[in-house]
Amino acid sequence: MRSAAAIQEAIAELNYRPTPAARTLRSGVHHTIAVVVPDITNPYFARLVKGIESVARPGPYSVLIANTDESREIEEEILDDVLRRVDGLIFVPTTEQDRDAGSLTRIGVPTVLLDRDLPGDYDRVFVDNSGGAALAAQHLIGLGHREIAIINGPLTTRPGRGRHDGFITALAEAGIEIRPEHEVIADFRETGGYDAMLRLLALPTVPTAVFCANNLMTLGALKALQSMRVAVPERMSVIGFDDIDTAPLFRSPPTVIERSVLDQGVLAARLLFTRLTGDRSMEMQHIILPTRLIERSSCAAPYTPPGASGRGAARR
Amino acid sequence: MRSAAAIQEAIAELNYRPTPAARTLRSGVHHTIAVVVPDITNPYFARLVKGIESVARPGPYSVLIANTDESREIEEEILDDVLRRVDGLIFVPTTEQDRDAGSLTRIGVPTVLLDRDLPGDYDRVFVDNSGGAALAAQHLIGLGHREIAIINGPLTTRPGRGRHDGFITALAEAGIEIRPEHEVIADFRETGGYDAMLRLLALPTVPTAVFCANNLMTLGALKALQSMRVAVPERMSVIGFDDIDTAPLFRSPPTVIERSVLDQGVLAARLLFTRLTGDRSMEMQHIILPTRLIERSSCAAPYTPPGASGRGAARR
DNA sequence: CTGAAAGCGCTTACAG
DNA sequence: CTGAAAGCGCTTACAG
Repeated sequence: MRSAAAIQEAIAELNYRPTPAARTLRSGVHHTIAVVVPDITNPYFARLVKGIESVARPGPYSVLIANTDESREIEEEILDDVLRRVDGLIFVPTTEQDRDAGSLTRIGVPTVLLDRDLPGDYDRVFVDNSGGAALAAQHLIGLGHREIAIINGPLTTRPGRGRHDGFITALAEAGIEIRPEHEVIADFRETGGYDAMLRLLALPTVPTAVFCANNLMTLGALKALQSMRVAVPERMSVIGFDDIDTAPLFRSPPTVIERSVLDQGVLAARLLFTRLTGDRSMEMQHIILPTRLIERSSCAAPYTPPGASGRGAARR
Repeated sequence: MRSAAAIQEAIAELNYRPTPAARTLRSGVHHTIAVVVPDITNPYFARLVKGIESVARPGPYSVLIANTDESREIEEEILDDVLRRVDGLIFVPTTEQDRDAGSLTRIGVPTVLLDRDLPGDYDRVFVDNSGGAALAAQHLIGLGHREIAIINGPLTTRPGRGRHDGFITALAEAGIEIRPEHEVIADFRETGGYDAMLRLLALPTVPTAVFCANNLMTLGALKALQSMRVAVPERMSVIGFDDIDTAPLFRSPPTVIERSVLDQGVLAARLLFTRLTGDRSMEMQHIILPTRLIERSSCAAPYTPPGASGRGAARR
């Protein structure tokens, strides 16, 4: 007869671990959660992942990370595969469009939506998009800008809509109506921001300030301005959403709307684990994190041509 | 009697997929590979992952990404878990130290080593570290520098050793012997680069040029120089290993040694799949990718004090 | 070539 | 409380 201690010893000695596939097949439990994001190359999503891992790693769950590359098609493939291999999902969808017969609804796995939204009954962790965008608008207005543009992502995403709404509303409250051509919809990518800025610079009425609705588009816009030799902030003020970690080293360190990305990941992970280990019928949570302004030096008063008086250079 | 076509139709209609756990238990095949990296937040590793996914995604393999956070302890936990769930591994180890009774040797899974080395019989995809470091040294020497420092990562890693050797050898070939205090060993992280640069600036003989052995340490060094108000490149030339994607926007856009990161990921993935689908007894491959110099504006001739003649400001 | 049976390694519900 | 047996959903080796 072997004692329990002796068995433990043998387990340790042989480094025995139950075969995951067998455990799963029998018990239906995977001991794994998935994190599905649109672009692991975007520092914002990379940090989100880090926040999630910081709470999942000490626990009994493995974290499986997957990358949809902002493609609905790849996303569908990944979900179809991954949802059969995990107990829970933390998910940043690419878009809210074309979402009918997806795997997500077909395969019922507890899911926390992060950053972007989807119709349905999910836990959610978002950021105060409209509040942040309003902060950006107010900052530019306070500096004296009136011809203000926004480079945004698709309005089919929650961040796109929220940042649009907050921005436009804040402008309206200051009595400013945005020109339609000053609202450019891009794709949340660097090249999108680059092209959008080029479009704005080619307009008859060039704006004196631009709000870029995410980190990558801010970089693209800044690169476009640099290649066109438009001085920031002298000739163009730029404010971005999401901080950029190399910003202090920039020629014109960008002023940005910041959120605590790590916190967002941590909260999403905690929410998921609460759901997994606790009462699944508990009412869905909806967490919204605050934003704040980090002032650097990419924003200034609008350019006044020598000898001119009045508000801006670009009035008709 | 049902036709094969009818069965296919039913499969499609019900979206039937074999349960992964059952397939794996029976066949021993996971249809999954793992990518284990030290820091998903480092753009270099994030891009590596992207390269790997670009070849794995179209194939019948899922990609499981895991993050060791440069910790041997976490790494061991992850490997112990992950190696039982995958058919192959692409692995960037944190260190070559303390590697005795690891899971990697105990659980025999085909493995491709990426960027960093480990003793043992593995496929490998590396970069020409010593060649790249020599390029950096030659660039600085050509500019007239003689008091040249290096901020390196641990010499227990292959990149650390290779970059050290290439750099020191190239200096020696030019008749330059590096001062011991000009060789600082940090940790490949941004804070490490920051602190190392501060140390160099506090030396009796401050170097006129520094080679930073990876992207994060280059950023740290640049931030330290900025906070100490040391002008780059006027008072200090800086050259980095690995490109930085926001570099064009910097006040002093850094000159760097670049490698094709995407290629490195792609090649590693191809190597692994060749191994998985083909002959496992095939001789281990060892691929070394080239580097090249990207000249921007963080390097210049050493500072000459007004009225002085000769080679550098910092000679004894 | 086709179809029924065995068995992958666990966990758990059940009989003793 | 303990121990033997059933069975999770597949794949594959085997009998017909």
